[in-house]
Amino acid sequence: MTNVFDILQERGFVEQSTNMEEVRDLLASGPVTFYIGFDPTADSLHVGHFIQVMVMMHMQRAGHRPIALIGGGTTLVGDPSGRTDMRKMLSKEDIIANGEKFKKTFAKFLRFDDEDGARMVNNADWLLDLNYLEFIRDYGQYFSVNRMLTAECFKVRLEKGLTFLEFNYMLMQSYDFLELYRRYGAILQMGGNDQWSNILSGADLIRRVEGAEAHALTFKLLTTSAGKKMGKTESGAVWLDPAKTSPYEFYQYWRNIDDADVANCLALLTFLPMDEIRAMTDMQSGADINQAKARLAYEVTKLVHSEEDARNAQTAAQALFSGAGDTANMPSTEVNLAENMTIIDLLTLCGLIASNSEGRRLIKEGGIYLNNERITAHDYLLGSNDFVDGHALLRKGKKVYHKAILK
RNA sequence: GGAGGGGUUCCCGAGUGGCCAAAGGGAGCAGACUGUAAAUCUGUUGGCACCGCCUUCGAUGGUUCGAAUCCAUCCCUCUCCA
Repeated sequence: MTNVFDILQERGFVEQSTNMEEVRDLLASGPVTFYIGFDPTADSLHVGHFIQVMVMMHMQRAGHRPIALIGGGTTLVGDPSGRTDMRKMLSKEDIIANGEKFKKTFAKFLRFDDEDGARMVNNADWLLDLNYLEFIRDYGQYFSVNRMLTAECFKVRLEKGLTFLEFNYMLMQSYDFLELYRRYGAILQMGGNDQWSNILSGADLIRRVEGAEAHALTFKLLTTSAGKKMGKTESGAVWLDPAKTSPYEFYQYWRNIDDADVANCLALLTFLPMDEIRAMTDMQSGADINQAKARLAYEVTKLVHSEEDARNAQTAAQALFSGAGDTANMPSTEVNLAENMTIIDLLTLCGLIASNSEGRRLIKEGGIYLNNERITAHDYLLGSNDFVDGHALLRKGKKVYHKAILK
């Protein structure tokens, strides 16, 4: 069987490790208990988290034991890594509620049932009860402020300002690693490359306190070929929760990504064999890369949502972009046809525009279509003849479709 | 605690009493071209009952016919000193 380390490396996940060779050998020698932490700062996981989930799935498939750590405690502090200013402080209630949502999502991707399955833990369970004096006496002595200050994750913040609260984040995360080592024998922590300093610091702590060897392995962040963070849209992040990002929008996000990012995304976000991915994306011909995007969108949607959702999104997209056809799976809104309802009112009801001004602007620019006819008057009045078979097809620009259904 | 710098529209950043809904850039959106891609070009980007009106330049008060611009107090932030 192929070493999962090689799989991860081949697919382009791996960024840094405490020791590539040792970690590779470790993973080859038997089941390894490892963990990845997720801070519940929002009420849903997003695609940036998903790449970490993919890693856990690869690892579990290879027989290793994942621990998904929910940072109910660390979120109270707030990770300063990669941020130019302090995070908004979240209330305890929100953090707990977010953590519950995370749990449900993890359950979709990992096997938690049996003895050797994955575990889900919450660091609030041990961090909340720490006694300040005891903690700094027992563990504070192992942290050198001098060294912490040289850590990359604090560099930016040393220029803009860093509070003592956030400075402690590294200690909390290090203690997590130690705790999981003690409780479950976790000897490997994985995470996004922005977590490198935090992870390293935890491995150090285990070495100093327990005299044991612990390892770190970090992964590339999901970025575009231009180096920008992926998974952002005009309306915010691309969420895994279908209530926040519908499967159709989710599908469309991947369908529309840049040519340059397709191969990378296929490798990181799907389980398709690498040979197949290379065959799909190595070709010079233009049409094939477009096909690869369709495949990417389908596969990722299937993984994150379901095969049915993926099929529906695909059917809806094909219908829309290859001319009129089946509109059954398009995003839709039920509306009442009111007296004197203008096109702008309808766009607002369907959530396609944020203000009337925006609607007026779009119409002026020729970006609004009703039943595939360009609308030119912002005071266009809707009549029942605009609703064919009880629905009207709205389009904003080239790609945003919406169906208004009469109640 | 002391001295000095700064807080401007989504972001960066100009603007030091009327010509400012506020230059320029980035990002977004739309149009053209395309492959539901990129690049490029064009337009656009506070709100509304849109040739007019209303709200915005950290907060609250004040001066003035008139303030993002001046004054006072407060909050936040950076640098140096302690």
